[in-house]
Amino acid sequence: MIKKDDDVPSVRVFERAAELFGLLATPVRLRIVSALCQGEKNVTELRGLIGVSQPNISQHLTTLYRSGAVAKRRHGSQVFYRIAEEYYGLVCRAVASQVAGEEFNDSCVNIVN
Amino acid sequence: MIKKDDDVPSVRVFERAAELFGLLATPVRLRIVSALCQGEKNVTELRGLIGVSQPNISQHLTTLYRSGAVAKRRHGSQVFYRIAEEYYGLVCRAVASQVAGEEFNDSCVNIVN
DNA sequence: CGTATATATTAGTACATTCGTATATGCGGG
DNA sequence: CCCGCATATACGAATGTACTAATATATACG
Repeated sequence: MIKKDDDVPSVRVFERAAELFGLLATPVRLRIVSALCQGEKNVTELRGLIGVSQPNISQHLTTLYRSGAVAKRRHGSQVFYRIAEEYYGLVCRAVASQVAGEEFNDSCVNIVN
Repeated sequence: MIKKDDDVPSVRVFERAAELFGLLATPVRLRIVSALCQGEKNVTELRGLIGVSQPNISQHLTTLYRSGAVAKRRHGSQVFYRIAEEYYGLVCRAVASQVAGEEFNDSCVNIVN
């Protein structure tokens, strides 16, 4: 079995990791992840917390869902989202304590524990 | 002193954090950071390790430098880069252990310790 | 000074991303 | 069955990003 250049494991790994970082590279998605770390929320609740248009938040939620970061659950006409991969919280937290100091930690403090 | 909406601290914090993630959201910059975590390197060395064009790597290095992720030092005609903010390594590592398993850890193992 | 090597910058282009507007779907209540 | 609310999707415009090719700067060395 011969490997093409792109088959070298580390190449794929860096690509995948870069994708993950890209997911968190927009303030809106970061806020969504941060909010969901404090518990499951439906779209309307998230909208209220973050303050963006309904289509916009749905688009970002779809992005997060497709990449496996969040999971969803339907209850009646509402859809509840939750964090699916815990390490999103860990990563948030890692940046939090260094970059932003107290403020961000306050927002994310229940991400990890 | 009245705050505009954009002055709310958490807004800035999320924006700044998103910028940081954006920095790591491309495979080339991730590889640069990962390589530099193993020690200072000049541009040509990095080029050899990563395998991209010279202008391209210079551009990415400039991006990382402007945002404070790396520092540089001139020695003769060569320029040596090094990690300036340790938490880039921490963040790499956080993603590493979850996303990629062993392989990526091998590449990044000396980032943190 | 002139030339070679190392690195940076510029400009152009292809491509991706984000957001808004408009429209569609899914579900519950009357 | 129709209406209203919650959510999703389609599409287009504006903007951003990463790359290449060409050129510029800086330093070492003869």
